[in-house]
Amino acid sequence: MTASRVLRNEGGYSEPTRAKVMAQVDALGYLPNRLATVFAGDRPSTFVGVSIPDLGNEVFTQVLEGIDHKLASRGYQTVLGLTQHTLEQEEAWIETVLSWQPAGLILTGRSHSPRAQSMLRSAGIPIVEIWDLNSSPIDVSVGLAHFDSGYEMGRHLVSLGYRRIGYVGTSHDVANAASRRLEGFTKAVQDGGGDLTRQFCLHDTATFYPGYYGTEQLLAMGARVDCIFYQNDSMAFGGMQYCRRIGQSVPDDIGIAGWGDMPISSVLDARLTTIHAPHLKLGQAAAEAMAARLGDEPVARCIDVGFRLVPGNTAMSRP
Amino acid sequence: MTASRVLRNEGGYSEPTRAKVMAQVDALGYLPNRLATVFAGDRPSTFVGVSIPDLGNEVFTQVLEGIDHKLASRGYQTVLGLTQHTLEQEEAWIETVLSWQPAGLILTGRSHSPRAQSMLRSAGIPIVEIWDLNSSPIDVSVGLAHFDSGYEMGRHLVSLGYRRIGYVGTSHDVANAASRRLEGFTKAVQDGGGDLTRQFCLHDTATFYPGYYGTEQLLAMGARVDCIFYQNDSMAFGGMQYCRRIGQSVPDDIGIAGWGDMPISSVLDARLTTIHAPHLKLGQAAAEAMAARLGDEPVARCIDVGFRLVPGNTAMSRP
DNA sequence: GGAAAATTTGGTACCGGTAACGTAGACGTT
DNA sequence: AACGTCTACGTTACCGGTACCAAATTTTCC
Repeated sequence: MTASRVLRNEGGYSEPTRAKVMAQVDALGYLPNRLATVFAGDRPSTFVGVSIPDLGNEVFTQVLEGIDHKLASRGYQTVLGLTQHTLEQEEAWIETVLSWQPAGLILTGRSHSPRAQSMLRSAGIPIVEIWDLNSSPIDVSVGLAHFDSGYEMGRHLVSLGYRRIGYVGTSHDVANAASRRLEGFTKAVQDGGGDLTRQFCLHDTATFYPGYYGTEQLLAMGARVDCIFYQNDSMAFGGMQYCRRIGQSVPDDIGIAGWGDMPISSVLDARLTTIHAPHLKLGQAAAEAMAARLGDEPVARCIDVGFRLVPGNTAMSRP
Repeated sequence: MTASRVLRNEGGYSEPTRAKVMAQVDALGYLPNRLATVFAGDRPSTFVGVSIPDLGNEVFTQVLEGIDHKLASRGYQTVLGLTQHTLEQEEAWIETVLSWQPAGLILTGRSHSPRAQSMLRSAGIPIVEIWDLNSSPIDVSVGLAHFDSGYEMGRHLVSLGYRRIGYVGTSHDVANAASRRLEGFTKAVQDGGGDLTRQFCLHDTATFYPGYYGTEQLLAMGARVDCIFYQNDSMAFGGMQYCRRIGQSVPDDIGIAGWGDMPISSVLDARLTTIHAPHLKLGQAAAEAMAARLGDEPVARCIDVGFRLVPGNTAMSRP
């Protein structure tokens, strides 16, 4: 008991005793068993479960990095879960991680299986849902309005004079944020009187090569598009490479727009037309919201980290 | 006690009892507390701590993804630790994560602080060190020979006729694998009678933009280089973009070589001269070695996943 | 039908840390 | 000297699941 007090700096012991305890700690190489502390139920654990769809997509790794930095600096550990964009895997992971008595959970996406939802609600711990802003979250939502960002990009491209517009993405899953962007984009194109042709590369992550071959497939469909919007910047870069390889000039023959404003943009000779999304900041905001909830500080239910259109010069005004 | 047996499918109970227990489980929304199980010391936990330097670097995210897939499929959870390439942060993370009684640890890199080493050795759990192959690991090493890969690239470039060679990387840290590659590369260049000029972008992660401005700095040093080797493909791409922007033709005016064979290579019009490293496979092999150790199956102490030179065409034979 | 064997079910203790409380001794006050 | 107060340190019980063992019940078999 006295040793326990010394190790927690709780006071109530004398200096000679403290020295003796510390000497034994060193001699024995003693490491406390945090399991026992949490198990005893006296204080919450320092685990935070963080689930993201995958790591192949740069956006999520940036979000995760932002989360982990902030959590680690507050003394929390990240338990990672990759859901592969499926609610089943998310549910299984939630069940497992909850059995470890985490201090809180950070989940990517706003839709969860019914059983997952009931587990989350009855867990009695802070739940932060990130990525797509949710006006009625389980607990706290941190993200940005993906629908609006898609709409803004659509309106921008239409305003530049594009009308025969293509979209290349990886998944048709109605639940995810990319689909919400596409919905907003679709609405803007329709509102502006344009045509939209969609091409999905299923069973692939949203990286360079799917952008490349997705563009090939889109153009092979015979749709004479004058502009293509991509699920993200990596795919847009892949698509731009394809366009150039077949002799199409960007933006003269074909306009290219991405989403995310990823690091690759900083070295391209053309400034990519895209939506800047503050990924790192989003992750940090999510971790701070979690830390605040864990510390019983007041937290807004919805935290909008915003986005910003980057006009760039891969989609320019048409004659 | 009977309920415990039912929940573990341990046998020794009747069907009516099983039904009654399960009914209560459903009615109460009962979730077992795995903390208690592990705490009781009866069986090992299903946590595996995984530390990597950072997530800004695509190579490590691929390794991590490979690890997490395999671990998850075996029923283990990943506890993430980002060390920011410092041994101090690694040591602090190891101490924390060990106090959670993990089943095992996977660490990136072969060097650890003295205190970290003693904690690891006395932890009595499987330790898999990945990335740079280590002939005398604490427990198990999974990786590739970074020195050799650097040497092979150096010999290749020299054999093509390059002599005034530059290197651009992010860190001068003697401990990490990139430095080992550079050592091998340096030796090969010296053996071949070439000159090597190094440029380090400190305090930055090895991504596109540091490759870009690192190249600018290297060339500003007045070193008239005919070829540049980069810490990885992302930096090489950034550097190639800089060279082209200032009107240098690749590979006619200047050769470019990367390391890693990252996804971006698949969409570039030029095939990047690089070293193919099997990142995903490395992660999977590490996770499998861990799973085997946890299941008391025999495991080799050193697992070499190999590498392969990709000649490409951004560094070509000189006249 | 009754003893032996097998099956099912329940009681107790333990894992390691800590809250709650108890106690011994030092010290001060009147 | 008697009493209260404070500090330092020790004792006990508990968290939830499970190993171990004992008890109760059912099944088997002569």
